[in-house]
Amino acid sequence: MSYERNGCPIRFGLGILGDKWSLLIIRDLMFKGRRYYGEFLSAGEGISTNILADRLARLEDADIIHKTPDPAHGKKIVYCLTEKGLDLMPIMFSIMDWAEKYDDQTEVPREFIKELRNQPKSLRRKILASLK
Amino acid sequence: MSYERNGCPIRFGLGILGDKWSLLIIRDLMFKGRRYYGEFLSAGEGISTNILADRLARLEDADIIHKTPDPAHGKKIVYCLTEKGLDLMPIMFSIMDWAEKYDDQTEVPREFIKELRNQPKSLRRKILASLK
DNA sequence: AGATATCCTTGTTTTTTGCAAGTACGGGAG
DNA sequence: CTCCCGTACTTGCAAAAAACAAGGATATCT
Repeated sequence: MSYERNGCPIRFGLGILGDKWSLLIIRDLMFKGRRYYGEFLSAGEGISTNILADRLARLEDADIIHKTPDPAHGKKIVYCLTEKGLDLMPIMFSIMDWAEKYDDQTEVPREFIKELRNQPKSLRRKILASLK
Repeated sequence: MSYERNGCPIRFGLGILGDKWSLLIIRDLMFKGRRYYGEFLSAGEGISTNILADRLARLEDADIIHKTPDPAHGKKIVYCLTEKGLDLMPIMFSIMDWAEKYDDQTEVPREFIKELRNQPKSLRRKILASLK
């Protein structure tokens, strides 16, 4: 599905947010410190290699992520979130907030949720710092 | 895809948030005042009848929406968001906030975005009131 | 020089989605 | 009372997407 612009903000976000594999990739980049193709592949979610390659390409096309060759490994590629991608953080925070309320088996640390709710800007700065 | 619980909040939300048709149905219920099967069908998004029926069933199974027969029309069914579904509002607000920044063709009124950013609780109350 | 790692691509199968037609039933019109 | 329309779907089939398994190109390591 291509990005169809008809002015609706929810529909605008669908190409990324309405796709489970894209959400998981963004999660891994944003919160799990995963940056390489192999790390996404072995994240335990069961994604197929052709789908992973496809989603990475789409996210790059949408300027959500950016890829660069790893200087230390000529064959490796490092993926990172762009500013547009990092600006998805409030959405991810909201999802975590909602899930903490409705998932009785959630494993997010209480301190994380507390900070997420009370000081989201501070939490955001910490996460941004850890991604540098 | 069934709801697989492994403690991750993003993954927990995937069955709903990682599905474009579910997001659009929630949007229509939450912000567009659409409550009937026929209204979702003719929202202009191109959904097929079997997919709409399937997604409504899934959202009901997940306790996101609730359906009741329309007292005024014996054959009509009214769909509405449950408390769990209404609690998705901050997520939808975040998506709109993000889209307003990155969609140069967004049609969300400026006043809506302003209130969304400055007084989300007030906006939430207004929307809840309009859904009663 | 050969083996391994890395990031994919390719071909095929399976699953999901979209399309078109049809169904069951309640209510309204005549 | 009967017929027709509206409503919410279901069904069968075709098309598209996803999943599976194997393989390829290339850089790095031993």
